[in-house]
Amino acid sequence: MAHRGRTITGPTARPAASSRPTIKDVASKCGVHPSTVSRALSPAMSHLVAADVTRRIRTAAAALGYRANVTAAGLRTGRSGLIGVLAPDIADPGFPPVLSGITETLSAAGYATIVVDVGPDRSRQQELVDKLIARGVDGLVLATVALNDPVVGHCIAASIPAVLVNRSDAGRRLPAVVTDDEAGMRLAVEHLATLGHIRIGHIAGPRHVSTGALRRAGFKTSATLAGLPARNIMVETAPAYTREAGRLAALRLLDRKPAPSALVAANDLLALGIYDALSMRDLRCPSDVSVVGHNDMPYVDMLSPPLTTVRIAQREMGSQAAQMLLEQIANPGAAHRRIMLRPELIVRGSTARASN
Amino acid sequence: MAHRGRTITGPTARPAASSRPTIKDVASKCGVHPSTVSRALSPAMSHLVAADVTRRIRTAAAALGYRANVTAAGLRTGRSGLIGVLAPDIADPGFPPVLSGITETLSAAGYATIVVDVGPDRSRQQELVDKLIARGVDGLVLATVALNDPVVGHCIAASIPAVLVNRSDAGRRLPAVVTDDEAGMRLAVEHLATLGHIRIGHIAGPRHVSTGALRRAGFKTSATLAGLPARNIMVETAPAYTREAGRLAALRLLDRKPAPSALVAANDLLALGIYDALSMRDLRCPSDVSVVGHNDMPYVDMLSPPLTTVRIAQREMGSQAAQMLLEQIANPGAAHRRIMLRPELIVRGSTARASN
DNA sequence: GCTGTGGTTGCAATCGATTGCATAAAGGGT
DNA sequence: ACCCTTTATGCAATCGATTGCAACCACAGC
Repeated sequence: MAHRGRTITGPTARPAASSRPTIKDVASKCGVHPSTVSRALSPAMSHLVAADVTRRIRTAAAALGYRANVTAAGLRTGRSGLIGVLAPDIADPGFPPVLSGITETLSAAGYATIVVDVGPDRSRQQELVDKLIARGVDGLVLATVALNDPVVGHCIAASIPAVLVNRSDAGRRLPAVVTDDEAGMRLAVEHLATLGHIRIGHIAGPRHVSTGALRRAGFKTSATLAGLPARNIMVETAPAYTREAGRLAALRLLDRKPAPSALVAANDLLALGIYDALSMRDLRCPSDVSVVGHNDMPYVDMLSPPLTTVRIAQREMGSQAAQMLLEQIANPGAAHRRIMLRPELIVRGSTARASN
Repeated sequence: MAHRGRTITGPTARPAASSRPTIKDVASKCGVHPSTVSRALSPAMSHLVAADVTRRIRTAAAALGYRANVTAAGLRTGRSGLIGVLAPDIADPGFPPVLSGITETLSAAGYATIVVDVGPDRSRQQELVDKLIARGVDGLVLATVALNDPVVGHCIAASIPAVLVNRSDAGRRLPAVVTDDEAGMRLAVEHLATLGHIRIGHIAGPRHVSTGALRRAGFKTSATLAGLPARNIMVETAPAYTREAGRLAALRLLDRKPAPSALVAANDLLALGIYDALSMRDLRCPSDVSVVGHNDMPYVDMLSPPLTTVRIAQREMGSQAAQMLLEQIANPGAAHRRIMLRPELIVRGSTARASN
């Protein structure tokens, strides 16, 4: 380099002068100290500044198009206004409504959310939580935890506010907002029993997540209470909440002798797989086999036949969880609450009277 | 307050001592200067530090569970590692695949994404962009722009790297990744023409977005080229990409005399509305009316009948856009590229030979 | 006129990490 | 032995905003 120009003033070069005005620009334009600008612009502190000065500063800031640098403020105050959300899979149509509820509530409170897809490899979770903490998130919403998940202890050890949504942990060590999984299964089973079904199968979700375990347990209890003999209560486990896993599990149930006349899925995606299995075996729904789903994910009313399913309050689950997280942040010492939302049975065309 | 304890050292109180170790803790544990720790931990700078010192620092950092504070680093370097994404509506099942593509590519490059739902009120966009900029995002992905959208000029004025995805602007002032909307309509129309349809209707999307305008134009051109007389080429506009808007527009088309024997929707959600309209008019698909959708959103193969539709490469659209944004960030002066992805016709059960 | 009170504003340290420059060792050449 | 280069580390400023304290002014009361 022949000469270095006029960019260096102190020992450190200025990194690519951003065109964005800073608090200093506003201050010098008004002939006041930056700290006065900071106070004038902060609703909580502006009472310390003379009213006319505040007005002058506000108009100058607007004229310059000044916007406070949230990053810098966050460094000083220790709060970033960011919330991390760990999602199982954004592409799963069941999740967006929950996410909507979360972000709506949080953004109303001035928080932005960073959503991270955990993906199938659960071990990455811890690493992802650490990354989020390194970004300075003020709290976490976890929609991915397993019943005994090390990530729960990890969050507690890091003493970062966190709430669980949809799935809860076995130890109940963190606040959670969930749907009443057992009640949901009761609705489904009682509906089928009322229709005269006496051999009912359940496609259960993975055992290591609460929805899988609780819905399975709820199914068994309800079926027993409905008076079904044990050998008519059939369960097959799907290793994942996917259409394909549902199809395979459904085939196993349908091939039993005697076969069930009704199938209850732990999740609508699994119910989709049941539909696939039925058409492979040339069985018709609901005349040959009734099907009940779970979650009422978008557009299952468009299926043929329209899916009878247990609707869970997904959007509300999200906003309640967000609300709880906000309380947790405001008052870190508060006791953990646990909210259980009541599910609702939506009867459509996939269930009918038993034909046997 | 009787006495103030031992918390004050300088003129400023320490704000709630975070338990997280800082670079200083690592430095004092190793007996070196913080700057040395910074260098040892940065892959780009560690060549300046003796190998054994680097090793000592690395193990000490790991032992303490040290993680760099990204916020602080970002303040100094001017880069936050955050990308803002403006989404039309996360709950729209068409969007998650695009989002997946975006986040996957960006997170591989070390970026996190903040996704913001713009919602129906487009005027909020500018405000949301400003908020994202205030958070220090390094770039923006816009999936929401209208053909003549002030937000485009706003981004350019703020000189922030930005790319458009799915929808493009009329002036082509920003790089974009889109699907070939006209080619998609050609596939749909030619398919129907081959099946003998000579009266074809189009449910167009909103005129102010590129997908609405271009698909409409593509439909008209293709239908004309296919030899249909102008009066047999019918178009109704849906004011939004929703099932309900699709239903209403479809009813208007079905009530024309003579009625079309095939309907092409600008979007699968609109096609869902067509299904609703058909059942209201007691018409059957595909025997009475053939239907073609657009986008191939998840699970339209489960509809009755399974939807014939134009598949667009949504996931790839997202990852290409992310890739382009990364280039844009690395090299802000580079020329704007514009990528157009090729769509593909997926023939399922909603289209059949014309019966007339 | 002097002190006290209250209201405004400025000063400077701070959050945690980065980095240009300075400086201190270590090594090589003559 | 001396100087010069190379290598490794320390120093201190900096990013932009926040905030406890100090300083200042004006006015009131005695």
